[in-house]
Amino acid sequence: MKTPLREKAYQHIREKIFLRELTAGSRLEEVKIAKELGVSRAPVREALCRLESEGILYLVPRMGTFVKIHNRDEICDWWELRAVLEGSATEKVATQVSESGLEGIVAAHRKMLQLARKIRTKGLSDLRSPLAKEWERSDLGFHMAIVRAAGNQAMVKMVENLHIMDMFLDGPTEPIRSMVRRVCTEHGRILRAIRKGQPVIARKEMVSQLMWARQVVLSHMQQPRNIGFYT
Amino acid sequence: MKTPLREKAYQHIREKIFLRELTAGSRLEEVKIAKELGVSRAPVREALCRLESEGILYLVPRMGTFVKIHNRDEICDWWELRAVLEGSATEKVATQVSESGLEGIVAAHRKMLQLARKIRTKGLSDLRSPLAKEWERSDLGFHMAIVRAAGNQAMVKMVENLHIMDMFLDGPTEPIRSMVRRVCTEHGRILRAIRKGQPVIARKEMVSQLMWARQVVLSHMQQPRNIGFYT
DNA sequence: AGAGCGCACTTTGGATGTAATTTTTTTATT
DNA sequence: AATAAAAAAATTACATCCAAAGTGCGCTCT
Repeated sequence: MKTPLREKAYQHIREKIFLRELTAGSRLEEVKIAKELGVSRAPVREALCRLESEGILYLVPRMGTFVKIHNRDEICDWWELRAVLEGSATEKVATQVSESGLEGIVAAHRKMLQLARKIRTKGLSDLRSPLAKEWERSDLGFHMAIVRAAGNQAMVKMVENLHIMDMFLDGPTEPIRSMVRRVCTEHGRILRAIRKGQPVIARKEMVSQLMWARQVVLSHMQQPRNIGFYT
Repeated sequence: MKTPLREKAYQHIREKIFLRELTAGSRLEEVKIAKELGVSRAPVREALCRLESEGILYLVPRMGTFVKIHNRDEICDWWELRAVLEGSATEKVATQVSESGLEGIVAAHRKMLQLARKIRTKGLSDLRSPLAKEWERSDLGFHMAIVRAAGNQAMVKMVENLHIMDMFLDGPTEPIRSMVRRVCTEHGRILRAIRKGQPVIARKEMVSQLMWARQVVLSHMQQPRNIGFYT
């Protein structure tokens, strides 16, 4: 293996958060993580620094590092940002539809529809089943395809980060049938507007979809246990 | 001193880049920085990790860390992002003008005008004189005031980062008299539109100002020495 | 018995040491 | 003299070690 240990530690911690082994507010002990990986504390500390600057962890100087607790307001802000960024990307794509870009969007859309069909026939037993996760991924995939097509690398990164933050949240993304249905039709509308070259409509559709999603997420959120400090 | 050493190291390196002691492509040696600060290498490394994840440095394993080289495209993307984010913030502020928010904007605007007057009388001898730096800061201050007034913390952070990236670039921000003048009038227009509650106009003014600034910056940029690897 | 003080333990922050890899210098050969 | 190989020097990545701050437990004193 040539990858640096700090990278492994970084991935390891992220994975633990993603798998809910570490949840919002949990304390991370350097030694424990180091032992889990069979390494020393040095690379772990470097990973922690990175994760802090990414806003995933929260570091209290002589007290420890914790998984950051995100309150309603922050999550609200993120969704608004998504609306601003993805809305703008959608508008841009609709004004200057490049062949290759459109291809990616269409492919992502098709993939999503396939998955939706599968869900419709098989049903969706568990909210955190692999199928649900796959659905989440393909939904985000469609959005990313649009942002990528807009051709702004920096924006791609930003939106990716926003998506990741969402995925870390305690799964409020209930992919109930009706939601799958609605997302499909709305994505269809967005795609159509892009194809027809209707920037204003395309943006509006994208923004309204995200605003709706925000509502769903926020309403499914347990009330914020406000622990004061490290939020 | 209660602030952690890694924090000092972080600030130290940032300052060195800002002051052009370290320019794009420079290599950073842990030991050297550690000695400069009279500390050991550990906190320096942690600072380097953070700076890498912020996109300011570039880290090649086993080879060293370098100040990231940004090409035309990236800088183009950043300015576009600023236009998207700050444009949207401006529109939002213009639709829902809060008293306290407006106050901050007006204050920032006044401060900028004062500085402009000073520059007009005193002249601007050097492009990287303290006065020029102050001007740059106050210009960005106006923009930040608007973004803050929009009330999205996450957006504030993002835009701050974008501003910082600009400040790190090799000073193309020639604050010539005519530019100062133009910025003042355009900021005035933006402020007026916000006051009058004209969201669409406010956004348009903001976007056009940023697009103009982008042109200026890009035209004053030396052609990209493409060093291949670590860009 | 309850509150206050103090000591031991845990954990982080920082320093130093070691191994491995890259770069540079030196030397030998064509 | 130029090039290539090899050894030496430098630098990173990681491990270990020490110090200091914080936590908790128990003891004492009121």
